[in-house]
Amino acid sequence: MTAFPYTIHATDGAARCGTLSTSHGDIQTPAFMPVGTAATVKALYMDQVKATGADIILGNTYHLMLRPGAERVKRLGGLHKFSTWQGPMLTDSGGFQVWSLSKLRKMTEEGVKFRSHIDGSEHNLTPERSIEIQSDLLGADISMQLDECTPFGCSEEEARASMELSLRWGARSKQAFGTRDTQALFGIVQGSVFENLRRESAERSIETGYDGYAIGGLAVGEGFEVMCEVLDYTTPHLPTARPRYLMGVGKPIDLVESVARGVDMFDCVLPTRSGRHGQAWSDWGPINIKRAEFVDDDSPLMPELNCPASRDYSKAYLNHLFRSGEYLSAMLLSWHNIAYFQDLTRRMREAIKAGEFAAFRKQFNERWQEGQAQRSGN
RNA sequence: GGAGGGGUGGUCGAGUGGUUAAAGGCACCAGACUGUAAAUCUGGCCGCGAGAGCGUACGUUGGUUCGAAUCCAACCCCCUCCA
Repeated sequence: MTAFPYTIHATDGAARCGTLSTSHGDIQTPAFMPVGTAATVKALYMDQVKATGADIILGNTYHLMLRPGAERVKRLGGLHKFSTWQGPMLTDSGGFQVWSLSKLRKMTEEGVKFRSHIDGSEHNLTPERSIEIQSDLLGADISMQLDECTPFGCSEEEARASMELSLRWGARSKQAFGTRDTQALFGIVQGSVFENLRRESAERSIETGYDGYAIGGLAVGEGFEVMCEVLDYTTPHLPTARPRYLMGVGKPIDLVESVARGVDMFDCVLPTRSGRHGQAWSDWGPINIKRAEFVDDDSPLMPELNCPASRDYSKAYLNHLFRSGEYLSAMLLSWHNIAYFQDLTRRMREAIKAGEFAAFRKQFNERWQEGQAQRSGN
């Protein structure tokens, strides 16, 4: 008996619409999870995040273990209370930092030794410690197995070795996690861009048995087409009854095309990071709000969106804020972006329920390409 | 009236004979960002040209020199102090 029931309400092709029930609330899928690395979705209040329609957010083992420290978060009542986010919370295991901080870490069979990017101090992260931090100390609803995010461009041999390590770390993570009533553990499928490896990783992860299955090691440089191909031959090997989570993805088009291939959950820093960097997302792609064309543009980003940032502020004002280096620029653009991503998943859920996902996907692709053509024409 | 300092590309500001179409910052024009070492990074930024290159440029005019933003003279303007 798994901790979290996953009910699928409708399917349309490979696309699925469902509800994952946790003790902190339900998650409607397809779901986009805003990233709250350091116990904050950067530049947003938790109330705002909630109001955009986000059901669940992320936290990060690596960052929180360094600061303020996992034991301290535990003493302060756990990550939910600490951050005031009362909905479901998923934590990443630190596996992504194995990749992104590759210069600051040393890998062994036992685990990863990191040098803190903050003060250079040394920290050990093993599968067991990662689970202890995520599940026991932070109190995540969904914990991720420790894995290695395999770098893109490696040989099949290297990809296999990396995958095998992740599988062993997964089994140890599962062992450490045990069985829990109100918390879940997700495994992570690796295998880079090799079909046989992806399948084997999926099959062996299923043998270990998880509450959900993530696809890792994508959007690390392989490109959109290759990512779609990998999904084409990976999701069919994942259990239909459990949620599939594509880690770290992505742009709106990536979300739509991944849902079309059977993915249920996403997380990405893009809406908040690019929001801080002056970019607003839409069906037509990114809008660089700092562009000169907006200095006199009195229209809002998306009046149809039920989000003040998208609806009540003119592009001219957002342009002014960004150019002036005002904090509010990052806040409003992040707010809009999160709201837009939530609205996108909502539209996908409704399209799947209505059996109209194919039409939605077609229209979305047309808009996206239209936007691309327009930008390259500039 | 006297003494001193200064005028450099949109702007602030280096540069005091050639390697200077002229550092750097800002502004401006664009681009990137995908399980967050990122409120960050990259490119462009006198004109024409795809380019080699050509033209123009350091207050103005003239001079010295093979060569001047840099040296000299006169003029114009600005600032500080003293009367």
